[in-house]
Amino acid sequence: MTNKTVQHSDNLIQKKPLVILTGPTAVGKTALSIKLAKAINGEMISADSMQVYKYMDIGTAKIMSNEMDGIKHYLIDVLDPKEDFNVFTFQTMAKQALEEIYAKGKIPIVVGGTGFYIQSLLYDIAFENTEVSAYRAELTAEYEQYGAHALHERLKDIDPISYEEIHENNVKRVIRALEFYHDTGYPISQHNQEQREKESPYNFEYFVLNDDRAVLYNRIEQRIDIMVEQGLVNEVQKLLDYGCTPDMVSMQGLGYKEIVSYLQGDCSLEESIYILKRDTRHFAKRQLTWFRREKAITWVDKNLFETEDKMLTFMLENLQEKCII
RNA sequence: GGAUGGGUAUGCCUAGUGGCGAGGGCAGCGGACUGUAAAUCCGUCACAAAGAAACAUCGCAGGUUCGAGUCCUGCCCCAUCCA
Repeated sequence: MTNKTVQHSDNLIQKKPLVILTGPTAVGKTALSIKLAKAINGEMISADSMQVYKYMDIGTAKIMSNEMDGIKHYLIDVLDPKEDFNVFTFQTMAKQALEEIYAKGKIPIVVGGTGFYIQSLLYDIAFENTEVSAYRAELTAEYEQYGAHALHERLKDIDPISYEEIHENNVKRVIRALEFYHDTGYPISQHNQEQREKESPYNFEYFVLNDDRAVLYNRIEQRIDIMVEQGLVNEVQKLLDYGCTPDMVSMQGLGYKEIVSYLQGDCSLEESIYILKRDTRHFAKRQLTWFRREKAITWVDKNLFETEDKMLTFMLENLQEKCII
């Protein structure tokens, strides 16, 4: 038994440490992350698909520099809202940030709610064999002309597994599967299968902060009311004036697309706020679905701890057990 | 007091004008996700159930009819308008 434990630890020591702190939107990741970073001498990598963008502060509930309390944050405010952002870009930038943090002898803390991004970094998923091509535009045109069913049928021969797994209405994923085959010559289902079997190259701890659903939903709604008070509408208007258009990745963020439709006169402000609250609740729910499916996670239920300090203690103990600190 | 419109499933909105075990939407809940992921998509949503046999429900109570959410009568409630 002793033997086993030693071997196990040796193995872990070879891998570099990585701490993840995530959870549904509005649970309170940001505040906790600062305390955690101070406790373990860490630096932050944001795994957030919207906080990367400059000028998008209110709607993304972005951490402000005075709140950072001296902790270095990577991947916040680094892109122009007109630029694209996707998992692969995230992964590339995040790996770069990791190197910098390791070079300083500090511990990286990945904070943010984008589960897919976290996964891409944690398991070092391979993306580099494909590129966004003109072929995608072709497929989109084909969809517009012949419909979802016809497009889906094309998968049948080239990738029967994806044909079964991807619903024909999920046009984005059908297109991606077709595109992947077109670019690489082998089915995306095979690629996914291979990537799924990967073991993480990091000695990691994956914290998912959670709370009672009702409490969470309440906080979401309150937070949105505050965003509106703080000038969310004005922030979105400025982005439109700056030249952002609804088709851009940045403008598909929660709080942006809804307010854009108000500003374009598609609905009243009240309606857009109602929709924003609803969609944000849906989003939180989807995030939780993602985390439940993720292997090797540690749930941190806020309502199980009397104080935030006790919660932090619990987390530190976990990190010690895994020889991360 | 009078006039008009309306009350549809454990939450909200709505279709239905004689064959309804009542259609749709929202919320809620569950799930998928490997280069748009704060995106995209799916499922579920009274009870029961694959039995020609039985047991719900369309504000409440009666009536007409083989059969009523649907037609008739009375009552209750809501909204608007008139006194």
